[in-house]
Amino acid sequence: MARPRTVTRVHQAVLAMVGEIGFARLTMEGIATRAQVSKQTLYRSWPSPAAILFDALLASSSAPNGEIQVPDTGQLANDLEALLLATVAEMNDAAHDTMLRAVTAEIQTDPALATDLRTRLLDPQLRAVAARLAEAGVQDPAAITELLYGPMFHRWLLRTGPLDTDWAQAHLQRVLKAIDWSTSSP
Amino acid sequence: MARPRTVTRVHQAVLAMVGEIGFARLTMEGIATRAQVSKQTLYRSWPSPAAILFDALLASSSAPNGEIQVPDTGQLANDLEALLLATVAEMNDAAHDTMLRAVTAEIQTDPALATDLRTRLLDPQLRAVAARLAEAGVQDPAAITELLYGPMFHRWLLRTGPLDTDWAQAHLQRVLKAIDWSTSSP
Amino acid sequence: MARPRTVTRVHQAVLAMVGEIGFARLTMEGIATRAQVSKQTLYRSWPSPAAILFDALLASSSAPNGEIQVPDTGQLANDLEALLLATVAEMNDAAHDTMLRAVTAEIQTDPALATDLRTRLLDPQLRAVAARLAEAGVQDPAAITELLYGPMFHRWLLRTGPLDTDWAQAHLQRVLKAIDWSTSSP
Amino acid sequence: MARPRTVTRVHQAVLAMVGEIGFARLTMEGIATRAQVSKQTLYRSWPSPAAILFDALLASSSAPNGEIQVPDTGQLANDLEALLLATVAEMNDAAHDTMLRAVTAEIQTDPALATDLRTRLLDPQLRAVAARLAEAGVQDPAAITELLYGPMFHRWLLRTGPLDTDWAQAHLQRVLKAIDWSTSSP
DNA sequence: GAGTAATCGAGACGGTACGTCCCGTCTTTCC
DNA sequence: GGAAAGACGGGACGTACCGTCTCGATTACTC
Repeated sequence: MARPRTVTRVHQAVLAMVGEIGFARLTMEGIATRAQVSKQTLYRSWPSPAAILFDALLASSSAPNGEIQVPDTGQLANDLEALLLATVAEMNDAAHDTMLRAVTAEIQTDPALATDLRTRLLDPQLRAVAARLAEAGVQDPAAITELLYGPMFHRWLLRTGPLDTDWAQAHLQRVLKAIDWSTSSP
Repeated sequence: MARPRTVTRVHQAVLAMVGEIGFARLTMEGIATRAQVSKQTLYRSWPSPAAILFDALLASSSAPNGEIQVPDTGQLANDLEALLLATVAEMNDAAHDTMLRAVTAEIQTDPALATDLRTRLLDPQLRAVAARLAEAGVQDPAAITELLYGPMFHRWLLRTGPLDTDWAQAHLQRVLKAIDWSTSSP
Repeated sequence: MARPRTVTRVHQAVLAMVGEIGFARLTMEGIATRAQVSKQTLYRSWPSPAAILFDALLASSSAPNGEIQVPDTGQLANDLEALLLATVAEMNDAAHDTMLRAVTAEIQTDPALATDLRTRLLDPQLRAVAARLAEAGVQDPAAITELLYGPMFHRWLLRTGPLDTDWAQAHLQRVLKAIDWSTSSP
Repeated sequence: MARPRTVTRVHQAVLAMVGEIGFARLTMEGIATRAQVSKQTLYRSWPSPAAILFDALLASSSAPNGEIQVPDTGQLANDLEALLLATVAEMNDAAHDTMLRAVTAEIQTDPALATDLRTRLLDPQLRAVAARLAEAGVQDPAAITELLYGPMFHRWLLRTGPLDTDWAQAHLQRVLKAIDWSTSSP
């Protein structure tokens, strides 16, 4: 629908602005002005600042289809640790933190965005981790994935404690204890 | 600060309105009109609709200081199951769901509200559960509490799956496996 | 210029729309949509909804060059009465009323349309009446024409009173009294 | 409703702007900006630029209730000539011309403004003239008033000819011929 | 009958204004 | 003398049209 030139300008504008003034002060009007684009053009393609931001994030991401790389060295514990530490690093990155909080808040209100986020980002990511677990012979891999990510999400979103390397490693040990193995020990 | 009569009217108004039109459409203007109170009076006591709602929730709650009752029959597994099922029921209650989501979204933006929520609601609750775990001889009770609540929060907020009794019971089993005991086995 | 097929569709659309939504809500965009014609095509041929409407009126009129038939039975008073009553009937016709008011309003702003209206509709009409008066031996026929039509226009446009048969006949009597005759009395 | 200070600023702005850019380019938005007033304040008091302009005209007029002074020297012909020439002068004044044309066009669309104009400006004016005629013994003074003003209005609004002193005097002679006197000659 | 130009529909686009909602401040009025 | 009532400047909302501008796809003349 929208011309590539238009989309590019909007994405650049919204990414720059969210860094400068924060998500809460993003407005359709402001983005239109900054992107040198008319409000109508904005509304033709996106219903809200959150939708624009999400789109911009996906487009600028290295994996626009939401795929993530789960390391697979054969050593499950090592692989999961690498995965967790990468996620922790991402959550501690100011830009990512801001944007993920904004989108998380927004999906509480906006069902369309919620669906989008789930199908295009969240589900593929969780499924990839669960697949790695299943490959290693973990029983109920989806539940273990939840056990892995849930506490991290809780700690991060509600700021109940620091999200650092030490915590992540201790957390991983607890999760590993909870695993049921299909045939042999890990 | 404000007269008791005023506070009462505002609380009633905001609780009624959040049920009727949802949190996202609460405005200071609307609350003032509904509560038959001047905008000036509202602003004198609260900075935002979220703050008013939070205040109203605390005031209307049976435990205004945020305390919760953790069952203690001596049987840890049974007690935790009761606790989890109670929380699941609460999350599945439409009114609670709406308000908790709204407040969760809001604290991503409003640091003052975030602090308030954490110190007056969240922390006391988590501490109470951790205390029960500690009493039963669980090592690192705060981490196990996180392991208990984190996945539930993740599943609920991001709607990655149904939050029902079956899930809660299976989840509890996994968490129990992750526990280190100080002296004897469970 | 434009293809006949295009012109026809535009004329039909504009005449239908002015009846349905009134002149004030005619837009180039709306006419284009209704006529299944692109905006570009519209702008190529007409500068404004008023111009389109005026064009459509002329095209649909029985006398596209603006000529009117002034009755000539030899009895001036009778002929003028017939003329006046016909005009009164026209003014009381809702469709005519709407369109004439719209065009009258528009020419206060749009000089090109004003010139068009005057040369293609108004002047020929007034000249035809003046010619009939001159033939009957009336001195200064243009002024008498003005005396005849001016009050009717005033009463109609400003709605200072009903425009009916009784008024028209009484009015005619007053105008007749004002006439100077070139040779003999009437 | 609106504060005097606000009303003053709006009136000044609209009168200045109509002189600078013409009525057709007046917008609520532009007036608000120029008057240093918010759009909401404007809309609270007036529905359209035409209504503001009309209000400003009445307020700035020497006779805010629409009354006019009809000269009364006892010599009807002289008095009417003075009246006509004054009106002609007014119509030839650029500012008056612009504003009267704008309001005349507007009332074709806006019934509320039409009523306002008629009751507050037009009717009082016509009644005053009719009263002067009645006093002089003229039969059906309202009709004669219409005969006096109608052609002038027609000539002015449709620009069918120059509106000057010569025409006005000749026109007056014709109207005087049409008068019926109740008892004695003028 | 094929080429070639004019004409068209469709609709994206930068813009301006619309009329509304709500913000947070300020003033007036009343009890 | 504290509160209701509400006017106010301001900013953003989401929509409607404006007039311009590519696009391909007909059309309809020319060779």
